Amino acid sequence: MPPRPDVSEERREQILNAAATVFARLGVHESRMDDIVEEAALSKGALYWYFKSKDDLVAAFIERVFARSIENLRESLKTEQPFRERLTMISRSVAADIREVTRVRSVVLEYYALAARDARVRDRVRGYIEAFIDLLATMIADAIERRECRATDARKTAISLEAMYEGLTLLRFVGAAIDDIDAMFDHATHLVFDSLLPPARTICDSD
Amino acid sequence: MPPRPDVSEERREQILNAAATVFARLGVHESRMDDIVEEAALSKGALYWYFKSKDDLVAAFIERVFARSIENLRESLKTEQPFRERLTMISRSVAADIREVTRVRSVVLEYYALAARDARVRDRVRGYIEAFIDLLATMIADAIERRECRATDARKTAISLEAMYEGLTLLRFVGAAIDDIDAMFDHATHLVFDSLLPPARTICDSD
Amino acid sequence: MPPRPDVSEERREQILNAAATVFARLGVHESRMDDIVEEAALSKGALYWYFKSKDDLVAAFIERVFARSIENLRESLKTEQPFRERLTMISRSVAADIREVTRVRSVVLEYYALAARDARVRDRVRGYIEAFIDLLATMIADAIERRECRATDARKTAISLEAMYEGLTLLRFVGAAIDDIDAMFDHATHLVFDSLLPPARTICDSD
Amino acid sequence: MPPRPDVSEERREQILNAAATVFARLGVHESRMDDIVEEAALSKGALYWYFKSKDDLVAAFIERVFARSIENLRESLKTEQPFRERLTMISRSVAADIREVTRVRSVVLEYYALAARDARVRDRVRGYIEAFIDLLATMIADAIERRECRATDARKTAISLEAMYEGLTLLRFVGAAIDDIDAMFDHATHLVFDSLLPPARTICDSD
DNA sequence: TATGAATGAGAGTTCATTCAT
DNA sequence: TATGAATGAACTCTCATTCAT
Repeated sequence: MPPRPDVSEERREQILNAAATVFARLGVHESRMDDIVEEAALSKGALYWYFKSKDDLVAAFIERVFARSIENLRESLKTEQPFRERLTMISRSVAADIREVTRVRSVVLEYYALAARDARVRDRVRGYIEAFIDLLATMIADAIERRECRATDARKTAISLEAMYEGLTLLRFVGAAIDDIDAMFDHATHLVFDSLLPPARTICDSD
Repeated sequence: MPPRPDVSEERREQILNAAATVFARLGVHESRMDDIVEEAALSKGALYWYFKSKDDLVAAFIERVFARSIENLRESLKTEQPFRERLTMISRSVAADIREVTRVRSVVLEYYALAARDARVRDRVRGYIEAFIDLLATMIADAIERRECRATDARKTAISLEAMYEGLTLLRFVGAAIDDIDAMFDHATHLVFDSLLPPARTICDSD
Repeated sequence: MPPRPDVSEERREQILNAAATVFARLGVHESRMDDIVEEAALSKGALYWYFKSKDDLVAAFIERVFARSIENLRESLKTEQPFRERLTMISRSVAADIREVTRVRSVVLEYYALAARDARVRDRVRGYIEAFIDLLATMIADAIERRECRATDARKTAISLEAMYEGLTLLRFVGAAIDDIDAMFDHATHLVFDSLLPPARTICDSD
Repeated sequence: MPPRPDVSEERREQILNAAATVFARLGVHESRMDDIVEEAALSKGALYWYFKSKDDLVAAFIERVFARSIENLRESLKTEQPFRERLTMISRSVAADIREVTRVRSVVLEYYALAARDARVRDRVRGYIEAFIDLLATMIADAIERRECRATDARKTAISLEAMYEGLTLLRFVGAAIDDIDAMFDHATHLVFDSLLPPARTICDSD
C-alpha cells in the first residue's frame, strides 16, 4: 500500500500517448526514446521504469491499438439487427477506424513486418487477427442459422472479409486508389454481401 | 586496350540477389550493408559504386519485386478466356506469388510502412498498386462488355479484389488464419465471383 | 511513547549480509544497489539511510571480512604452544578461511585493485595487512627469543609468510594449480618452517 | 593482398599502448572507450574495427602483459647457471617486473577478480599461471637431478614460489609492508632457498 | 524511519558512408 | 573499377542517487 496515490496507470497512459504522437510523426523506427521522453515531459529513467525496453513500449502500444479496434467491433455487433445492417455497421466501424488512426497505421504495418521474423510478435498479431475473424465468423454463422444468408463456410468467409478490410486499410494507407473511404467500403462489403444473400428464390420471386 | 565488357548490369543483379537473400533473412531494417557485401562476395566500395545509398538499394530491390509481380499478372491475362477462368487464373497467380516470396513479403511490408512518411516511396508504391488495379479493372470492364458479368463499377470492384489479395497475403504473412492458401484464395475469389455473375435468369433456369 | 528499540545495528547487519550474498554471486562491480535491496528485503531509501553510498557499503563490508580474518588468526595464536605447532595452526586457519570464503575473495580482490587508485582504500587495506603481519612478526620474534627458531629478520619473514598465504589464496581463487588446499598449505608452510629451524647442530646430531 | 601496406598489427599495438596508459591512470573499470580513443588518436570506429568490445580489448591487453612476463622469466632461465644463481635471477626478474608495471598491476588484479565469475577469463589466467609454475618446476626438478637441491616435490615447491611472488607483488601493489623491493624478494627467496639446500653435511662442514 | 518513483549524465556499441590507395 | 580501413554522430539502455511523501 503506497502512501501516495498510485499513478502507475496514468503514467503508462501518459507515455503511451506520447509514443502515439511521436510514432505517428516519425514511425517506430525513426522515433527515438528521447523524442518520446520529451513528448511525455518525463525523464528517460521514468520511461524505462514503466517500459523495460523500446520493444516493450512498442508492443504495449500496439496492444492498445489492437484492443481498441476489437472493442469497437464488438460494440458494433452488440445490438440485435438483421445481417445486412450488421454488415453495414461493421463496414462503417472499420472505415471510421481508418480515418481516426491513419497515421498510427504505419506503426501497425511496421509491426506486421516485424512479425515475419519474431515469433512472439507473430503470436501477438495472430491473436488479434484471430479475435477479429472469430467475431465475424460468429456473426456469419448466426446469419446462416437464421437463414438470412445462404449456407457457406463461415470461417473462410470471415477471413475473406477480414482480408478485404485489412487490404483496403493498407491501400488507403499507402495513399493508393481510395479517395472516398465510405463509398469504397460499402462497395466492397456489398460485393460480398450480394453473394451471401439467400439463393435463387428471392431473386426469382422478384421476376 | 580493348574495352572491358560492361559488367555493370550483372553486378547490379548480383547485388540485388544478395540483397534479396539477406533481406529475406533479416528484414530491411536489420540488414547491414556489410551483410549484403558479404553475401554478394564484393567489397563495400563496389556496393556503393552501384547503389549510392541503402535507400537506393532498397528502392531498386522493391522495384524489381513489383515489376515481376505485375509481369506475372499481365502474363496470366494474356490468353483469351472466359471471365470465370481468368479470375481463377489470377487467384492462382497471386497464390503462387505468395508461396514463392513469403519472406520477401516482409520487405514489401516494411516498404509500405515507409510509404506513410516518405512521399517518394508513397508515389512508387501507389504506382505499382494502381498498375495492378488497372489490369484488373480492364479485365472486369471487358467482362461487363461481353455480358459475362453483371454491370458494376469496374474500378471499385478491381480495388476490392486487389484489397482482398493484399489482405490475404498480409494474413498469410503474419501467420494468421490461413493454412491452405489455394483453398482460401479460391473461396475468396468465388465470393466475389458469385456476386458478379449475370443476374437472376441463370439461377432460375437451374431451378 | 516508549522509545522504540534501536534496530540500527541489526539493520546494518541485515544489509551487510545481503551484500555478502549478492557480492559473492555477482562481484562488487556487477552488483546493483537494487540487487542488494531485494536480497535484504528492504527499500532503496532504507539502504541509503544506513549507508550513504555504494562505496560506503563496500568499505563496511570489506572491513567486516578483514576484521573476522584478523580475529580468526588472533584466536589461533592465543594458546601457548611451540613454534612448530603454531605455524601449523596458522596454516590451517588460513586454509580454512579460504574454503569458507572463496567467493567472497573476489570482492577482496576487487578491493585490492581499487586500492591502486584510491588512497583511502589503500590505507584501509594496508592497515589490515599490517595487522596481519604484526601478529605473525610478534609470534616469530617470540620464537627467536625462545630459541625455537634461528635468528632472522622477524618482520621480513612475517611479510614473506603473509605474502605466501595471500599468493596461495590468489592462486586457489583463480582456479590455478591448487587442488588439495591443506596439502599445499602444509608444504608451503614447512618450506619456510624448515629454513627457520635452529641451525646445524640438530641436524648433525642426527647423523 | 591489400594494395596498401598492412598496418593492422601496428594499429593494434597503438591501441593496446593507449589502453595501457589509460588503464594505468584510471583502472579498467573507470576507463572509457572514449579515453582510449583519444589517447590513441583514433576514432571510436577504428577501435571497434580492431577490438570487438571492451572486454575483448581488456583480454588482449592482459594477454600481452602475461606473455611479456613469461617471456622475461624464460629469458632469465636460458643461461646455464647453478641453482642458487638461477633463483636469484628469478627473484630479480620478478622484482624488476613489478617496478616496471606497478600501475598495470591493478588491471591484472581486476582481471583476477573477474576470473572468479567468468570461466573463460579463469581459463586464460590459469593458463598463464600454470606456464609460470611449469617453468619454475622444471628448473627445480633439474636442480634436484643435479643434486644442487634436496629431494622435494618440485611442483608443490614451484607453486609455493609462484604464490610468494604473486603475494609479494600484491602486497607491494596495495602499498603494504614493502619498501625495499629487492631486499624483500631476496629475503623471501632465500627463505625458501635455505630449506632447499642439500642437507646436513654442508652445514656441518662449515661448523 | 521508510518508501520507491523519478532523475539524467553518461556508458558501450553500431553502422551508413567516405576516400586514400 | 575496386578496396576496406576509418569515421563519428547517434543510438538504446544503465544505475547510483535523491526526495516528496
